Order: sequence, then structure tokens, then C-alpha cells
Amino acid sequence: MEPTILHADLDAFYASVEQLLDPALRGKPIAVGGGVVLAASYEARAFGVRGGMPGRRARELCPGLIFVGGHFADYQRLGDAAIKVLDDFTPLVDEAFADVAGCTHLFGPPAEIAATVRRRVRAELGLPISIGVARTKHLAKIASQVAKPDGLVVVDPNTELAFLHDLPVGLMWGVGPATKARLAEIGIETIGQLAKTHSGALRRLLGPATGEKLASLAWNRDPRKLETHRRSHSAGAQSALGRRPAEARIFGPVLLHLADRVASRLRAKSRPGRTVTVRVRFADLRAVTRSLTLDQPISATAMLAEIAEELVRGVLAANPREKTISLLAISVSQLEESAELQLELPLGLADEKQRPGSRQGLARFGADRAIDKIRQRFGREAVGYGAVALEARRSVPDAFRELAEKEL
DNA sequence: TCTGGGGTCCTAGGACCC
DNA sequence: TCTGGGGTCCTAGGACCC
Repeated sequence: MEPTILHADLDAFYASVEQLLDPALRGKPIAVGGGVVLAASYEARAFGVRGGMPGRRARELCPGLIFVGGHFADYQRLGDAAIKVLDDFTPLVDEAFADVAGCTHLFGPPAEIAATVRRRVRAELGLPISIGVARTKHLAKIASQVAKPDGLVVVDPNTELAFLHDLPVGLMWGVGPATKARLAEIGIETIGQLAKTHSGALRRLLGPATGEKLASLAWNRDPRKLETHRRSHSAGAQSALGRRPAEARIFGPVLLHLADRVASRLRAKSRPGRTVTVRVRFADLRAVTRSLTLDQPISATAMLAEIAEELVRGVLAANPREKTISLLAISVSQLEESAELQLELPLGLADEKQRPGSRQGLARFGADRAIDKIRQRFGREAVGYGAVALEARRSVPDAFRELAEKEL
């Protein structure tokens, strides 16, 4: 069987865009971000600079490092444009994967299609992109990592295991820092060593699900298909706060802003949810979550904010020694597939704690609808809750947040 | 002057029902 | 009355991915 699955990955994406926009940055070590590195150019990576690293640490590693602000709208535009190039070949596109099995009669063998995609992205967008081609998603993904930077790797179906087994386990799907460390403890560094380990031992070491999954991935027996229409199961928002007192005057406005972000997305897609989860991170980065599942789904901003605030108060009451918070998050899950107008009414609170009178409920529903409409016409910033107080403290622009949002 | 933001999946214990 | 088992839902925490 021919390898027909492509995985395309833009190299050091944000950093490459910055070097595209400003030729003076080309060939130089740059980092996108400030307090934390969101992306580093290959020149910076050579010094050990990595995404997610505190800016200060990055500067220590690479004294000449240039920080750039971040053109988030351009990342969005160019990322979409790259996916669009894949779309020109096949409708079977799932994130950065594409299955070209059905279009080789039009465009030639997969390797040729991959080469064309790379040429076009370079010519039309000015960006380097690496592509892996294989029979399975997992192998294609690994091949694209091996192809970096700016390369193409096609995995011959006859030598799949030979290709896979020489590589480090860290390249596998599902192997992050924790699993990698656990495997290292029993002497496993390569995918080949993992493959030769008894699956019972893996299950005991990593749990039944992870053990089973890694064993099947290591033997390339993971027939996962491309999914073109996945729906989200949750929607959330979070905000890092630095170090702030754990007081209502601080967390109240933040929660209102987060609730607004989440609830307006739920309303836009008519997908209210039943479970509200908050996450509170303390000064020492220890995080605690607390959740509540309602009888009825909700998508009203004020309702979500009130429930979230109750949950946060519960967390703080249970951790009386914590006086400082460093992050707050709200997530809504158990999303309903469809929402009639009825369900939008905030009558969902199951218990006696706070059931808003129906007049108040209707008024709030009207307020949400009015805000949604104004934003549709004039943009997100035109009107909102508590946004003014937050503007100065926000560590990351909303444009960056929107980049990470998935379609609900 | 230590660590961004939006998601998914897995695990494990307890409640509750049959 | 005591004991056993399975299924489902909820909650909390952790690991991982993009």
C-alpha cells in the first residue's frame, strides 16, 4: 500500500513570519514574545532557546537574542493560507494532515504532491515548511519532524519499522517529559527498545491505556483515520496574573472577563454546556481545580461568572494558607449539540443557591444578545465586561488567544 | 525578576442504581 | 443482614498536544 498521508509543519512558524516581515531579522536569533518565549528561530534554537521558556532564561542562553512583538493577525492569515494549499489537493484535511489517496490520478504520486506543496508555500507565502509522507498519521507526523528544517521525508512502506525503531521515544505521540523520564528509568531511549518491551510491563509502568497505545504505535499498528469534522467537547479561557492577592477585588473582574470570552463563544455556536470548571494556580505554581455540573446547560456570561466565582471561593476556602494567585481559568464542558432559545435562558442553576428571578434572567439574556450584536458590527473591543480594568495587566493580546481557539 | 493559552484524554475514587 | 458485581455519572488531578 502506498503512503498517502501527508503531515505539513511550518518551521519555527511565528519566528519565520517575523523574519519574512522584517528582512533585517533574517539569519538572526530571534524570539517571539517577551515574558515567555512563544517561538524561537532556528538561529536562536542553536543556543538552546525553546518555546515556553522564560524570556530571562532565553536571554542568558543567547545574549544577542532579539525579541519581537508578534504580528498575530499575520500568523493567523499565513497559517490559514498554508492549510488552504493542502485544501487545493484534497478535501480530506485534518489539522495539518492530508490524505491524498483520492487525488493521485490528478496530481501524481504523494511525494510529488508534497514537493509541490512545499514549493507553493515557499513561493506564495515566503515560508519554509517541512512535510512527512507515510501510510499512517503517526508515522507521517514523525517524518515531518525528521524532515525539519525545510525538508521532505517519505517513509517507504517496506522499511517503516527500521525507520521508526532508530528514533528516540520522545518523537512519539503521547510521550512527553514525564513518560520519557519513566521510560528512561527502565533503560528505554529508542522506539525500537520500546517495541521490544513486553506490553504488560509497559501497561504496569504507564497505565493500561498509555501502555497499550505506545506498544501499538511502536509497531506502527495505529490505523487512526483523518477526522475532518471534529466538534469540541469543551471551551475555556485562562489568564496568567503574575503574583496577585487572592481577593475578590482581584479575581472578580478577571473571572468576569474570562466568563465573557467563554460564554460569548458558546453563544455564537449555540453550544451551551453543563459542567463549569475553574482552575486556580497559586504562587508556587501548584494548581487546584473545582467543577460543578448543572442540570441544564448555560451560556450566559453573568451566570457563568457567578458560578465560577463561587467555585473559586470554594478553592480559596479549602486552601486558607494560600494568599497569592498566579493564574485563573474557566472551562465549560458537556457541551450540548444544539441550543433552542429556551436553553439560553439562565434557569439552569440546579440548586437553591442562586436562582435568578425570571425577569432578571431575561434581562441578562437580553444584555448578552445586545453585546453579541454590537460586537458583530463593531468588533470585540467595542463593548465588554471589566475589560478596561484588565487591559494593562493582560500578558498576552487577545489576538494571540484567538489564534489558539478551536472551532466549537 | 522563574513558566502563555486552548484544548484532549486517562486515572481513580466515590455516589448511586440495578 | 451481609456480600458481590457491573454500569454510569461526577469530581479532581495529571500528562500531553498544538
